[in-house]
Amino acid sequence: MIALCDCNNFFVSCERLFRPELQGVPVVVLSSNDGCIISRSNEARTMQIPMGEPYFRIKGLLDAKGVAVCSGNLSAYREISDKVMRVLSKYTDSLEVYSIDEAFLNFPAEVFADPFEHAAFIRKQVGRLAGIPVSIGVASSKTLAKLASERAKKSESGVFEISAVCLRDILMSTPVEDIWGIGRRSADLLRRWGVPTAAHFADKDPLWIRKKFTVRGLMTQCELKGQSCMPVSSDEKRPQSIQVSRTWGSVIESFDNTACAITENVLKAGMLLRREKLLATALSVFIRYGYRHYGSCGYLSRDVRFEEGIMSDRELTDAALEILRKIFIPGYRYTKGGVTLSFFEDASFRQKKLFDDVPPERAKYEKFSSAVDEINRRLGRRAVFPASLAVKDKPWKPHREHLPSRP
DNA sequence: TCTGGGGTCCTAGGACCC
DNA sequence: TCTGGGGTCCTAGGACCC
Repeated sequence: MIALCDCNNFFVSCERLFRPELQGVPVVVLSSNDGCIISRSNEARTMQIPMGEPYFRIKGLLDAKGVAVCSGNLSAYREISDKVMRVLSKYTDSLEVYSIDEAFLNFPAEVFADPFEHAAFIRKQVGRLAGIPVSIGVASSKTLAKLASERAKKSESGVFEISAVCLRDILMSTPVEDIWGIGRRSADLLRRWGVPTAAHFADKDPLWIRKKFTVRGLMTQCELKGQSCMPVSSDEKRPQSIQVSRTWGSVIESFDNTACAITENVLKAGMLLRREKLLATALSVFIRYGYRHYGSCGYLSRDVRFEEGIMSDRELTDAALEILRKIFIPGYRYTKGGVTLSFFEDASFRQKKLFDDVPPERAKYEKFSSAVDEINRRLGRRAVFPASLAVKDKPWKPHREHLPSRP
């Protein structure tokens, strides 16, 4: 059996851990730049506050109804997430961390005679040791475990198991759009083709499914029938890409400010890259002008590839700013920018070139970046940073108006 | 004035090879 | 009326996930 453990209203639950006075009152958490709503407490849900709603549009209503508003603090939530995952790892032979607030757990039949009881026990332990309420769904495949966890959320016990006996009923009462892996696009098509429920989907000709929804659709179909096609894997896969981007706090028109904003993104990406012990052989930079949902908007971007992987802040920043100089058009009103690193190599098995034309400074830059990482790790991030960013006015800094006031 | 940020995987089609 | 067969690699775009 496979269990899916899902943290309830995760970001709100984290805020309540930091500020117990938020317990029992309606709470929402906002995305970066206080842009839109990304987590709601149950009380806020019942007030019909939609997920993803732009904050500026609903601010009046939130104020009127006395909803507590929090600017999101993702790094803090990540720490809580790590704690939850550490607790979960104690109760399974294989834990797959699927997202910041979800994990799949393997429940081998020979070890856990009663999966429901085991899940209920785990749920209690996470609450006790990490302070986060969770829901757990148990079934024979990941796709079914996802469905089970949705039912668990609505159940008294917080745990739900899909057994062979109740499988058919569950599929019949599940709309296609609620299936994990079926998004809005596919759901619309399926409904038009007379496939309104998970049961209909499971009964369709596999060749038809394959043709319309690729191998992924086929896997989903198998999983709905109870056959596991996506095993729980605790192997930590190395990332395919690392992206750091931000919508800026205000419009930027000068090249210098744009360069500063992009440099901040590069430094963050570089730190993540080195933490994964990787080298990047590709880097891309993009900047957006205008607003996405307001007036006209567009992106300027470009990639660069490197002969050999790089990882130092110096080399990454040089490459990014060189791109920026090429794509930047004066006179535009820029609102967002970011950087993506990709095509990674393993830093611990660096491929040497036949003719060694490595920049002589490279080793020095890399040692320097590692030292900066270490200092910032010990003293808190931003203990050391480039002097170019030591400016008073940072118009690119995202807004965060709803942080708790500190004593 | 205004709507986040970060990922993965799959396929089709083009370019190229013998 | 009529022009083979088999392969690789890369990219852009779509769809999906949290």
